[in-house]
Amino acid sequence: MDISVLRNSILFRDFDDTEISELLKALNAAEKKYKKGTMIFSSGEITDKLCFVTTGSVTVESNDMWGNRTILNLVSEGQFFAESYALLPDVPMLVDVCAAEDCGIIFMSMKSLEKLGDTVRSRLLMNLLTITTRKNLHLSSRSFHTAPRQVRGRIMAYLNTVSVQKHSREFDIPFDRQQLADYLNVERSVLSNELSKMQRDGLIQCRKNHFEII
Amino acid sequence: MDISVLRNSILFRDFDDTEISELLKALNAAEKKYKKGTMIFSSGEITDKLCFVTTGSVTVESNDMWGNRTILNLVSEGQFFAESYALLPDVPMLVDVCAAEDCGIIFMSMKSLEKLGDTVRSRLLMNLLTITTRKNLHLSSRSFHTAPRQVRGRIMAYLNTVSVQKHSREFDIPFDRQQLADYLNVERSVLSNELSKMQRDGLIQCRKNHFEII
DNA sequence: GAAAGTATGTTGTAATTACAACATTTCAGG
DNA sequence: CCTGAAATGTTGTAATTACAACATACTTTC
Repeated sequence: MDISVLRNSILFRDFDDTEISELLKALNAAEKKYKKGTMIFSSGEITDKLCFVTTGSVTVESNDMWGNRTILNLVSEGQFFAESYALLPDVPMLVDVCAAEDCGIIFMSMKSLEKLGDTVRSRLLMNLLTITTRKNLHLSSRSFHTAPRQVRGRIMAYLNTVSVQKHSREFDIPFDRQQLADYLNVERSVLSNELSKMQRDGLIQCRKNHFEII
Repeated sequence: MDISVLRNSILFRDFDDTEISELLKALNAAEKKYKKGTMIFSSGEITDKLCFVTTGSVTVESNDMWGNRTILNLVSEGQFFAESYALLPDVPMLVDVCAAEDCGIIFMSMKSLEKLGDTVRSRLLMNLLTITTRKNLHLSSRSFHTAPRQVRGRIMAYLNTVSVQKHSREFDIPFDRQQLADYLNVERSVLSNELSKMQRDGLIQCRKNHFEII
C-alpha cells in the first residue's frame, strides 16, 4: 500500500513511516477502488471501519423515500469519513456514502484499536479526536449554509465560507450544480436561476464551478 | 462542587469519586448559574472550556443578521457542549449558546489536559472521543429533520426520531413551538398551522409538548 | 382570581419555491 | 469534428412558505 498520502493525514500526525506501516497492518488496512456513482455505504449498515480517501472524493448524503438527496458533506482526497460509526460500532449508519468521482478508499478497523499498546493507542486517540472535532465544525457549518430561508441567502452564506477558507474572492468550489443544490437543500433549477440573477445584479461572477464574489 | 451529576456523565465514566475530584481541580472546574435567555457564548468568542450542564438546558444556535434563529442543538442536564471549540482552541465559535431555561454550567479547561498523567489523560481522551462522536450523530440527525422540503415532512422526520429514541408512540419533546420551529427551520405560525392540520388528518395528537403518533 | 405577560393557534396575502418541460452548452469518445 | 450524453440554464404554473396581524389559551405574579 502506498503510504505517501497517509503520511500527511491527521490520523498519522507525529508517526514515522515504520510506525505507520505497523499500524496499517494492526488495523487490517485495505484499499478498494470505486467508480463514480457507486454506493460505498448504505443507510442502516453497521461498520467499525475508519475510511480514508486516497484519490477522488465521496459524498455523505441522506436519500429519503421521495428521492430527495441531501448532501451532508463532501469528503476529498486526504480526508476521513465514517469515523463516528467506526468508533460507535453498535450504531447503524444514518447516511449513505457515494463515490462523487472515481476514488480509492482505505478501510481501517477500529475494533483493532484495543490490540495496540498504550502509548501508540493514546497518540492515535488524540489524532482521532482532532478528526472528529473538525468534522463537527464541518457539520455545523453546513447548518449555517442552509439556515437562511431564501436561496440567495444560502448561496451567499456558502460562498462566503469558501471565500474565507481560501483567502480569496475568487475560487473553485468542489460541487457541480446538482451537488450544490443538494448541499444547500434547494432545487437545482432554482439554484441555476438564482445564480443567473445574482450575476445580473452584479453580486458574483461564475462559470462552471469557478466563482468570484464582487 | 456537587459531583453527583458528573459521576454519571460520559466524561467521567470509569472514574471514581476521588479521581473525579482531583480531575476537577486539575481542570480548574468552576460552576456558574445563568437565567433563562442569558447568552453564555457568542459567535466569534474563543474558548478552551468544556461545558457541562448540571441543571436546566441550553440551546446551541446561529442567529443571522436578519434576526433568524436556527437551533442546532438543545443540550440538557447531564450533557456537554462546546467540546469541539475546547479541543481546537484557536477556532472561534461559529455559534451562540443561550440558556433555554435557568441553568447551571460547569466549565473545565481543556488547556489543562497536558498537565495530566499519561494514564488518566488517555482514559479521559477516550471518553472525550465518545462525547464528540455522539455529538456528530446528533448534528447529522438534525440534517435529516430539515432535509424534507415541506414542513409536514420535517415534523414527521423529527417526531419519528424522538419516538424511536423513547421507544414509544407517545412522548414529550424538549422544545416549545418557537424552538421547534427554529430547530426545523420553518416559521412558527406555519408550524402551528401544520400541526393542526396533521391532527385533523389523524396523523398525530398533541397538546403543548406532549405528542402521540397515530 | 384579575391583570399582565407569554405561548400558541388562525387566517389572508405577498413572496418564494417546487416541479416539469424544454433550450442550450459542455465534454468525452469515436 | 461529429455525435450523444451529461450538465447547466430558462421559463411558466402550481404549490408552499413567509410574514403580519390578530385571536385565543395558558401562566405567573401580585
